[in-house]
Amino acid sequence: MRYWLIKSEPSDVSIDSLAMMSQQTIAWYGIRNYQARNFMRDQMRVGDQIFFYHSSCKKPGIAGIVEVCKLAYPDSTQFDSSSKYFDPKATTINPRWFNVDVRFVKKTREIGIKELRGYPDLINMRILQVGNRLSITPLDPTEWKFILEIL
DNA sequence: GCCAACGTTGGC
DNA sequence: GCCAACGTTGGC
Repeated sequence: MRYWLIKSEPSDVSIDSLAMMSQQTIAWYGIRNYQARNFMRDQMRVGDQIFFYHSSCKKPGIAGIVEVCKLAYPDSTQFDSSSKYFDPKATTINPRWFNVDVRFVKKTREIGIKELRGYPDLINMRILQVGNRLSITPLDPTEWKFILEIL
């Protein structure tokens, strides 16, 4: 079992909008960064636990918990020429992008980035490093545990 | 809206 | 394979 943090712009998908979706589940499509893709494709397993982070918004920070509910499979939007995620170099034989499905687990209190930065235990979190833009990052089990305890 | 940091692209 | 230019991310 691994732990992760995924970012989402709440104007796109928020923890509340995920909770209202059918099955409270969404395909985590549109990831177009190789490192993030590799995390999903090669390392995420059903049951992995994920902090859901709101980015590019009024109050950036952790807002909930979700979990992997389906292993990675080709991201269908790469084949859809009307999608903004369309990739002309991707083929069904040789897909380039993958996504897992994630399911709502629960809302948490909002832990803002400023608060996160205040904990020495979290100093190595990828999300807190200067210039970090990865939308999917692994979380140390100790980091996961620490955050659970301050919820 | 600014801007630093980063990933990707493409000419050479 | 280098690297400048460009586009994007995301906190502030």
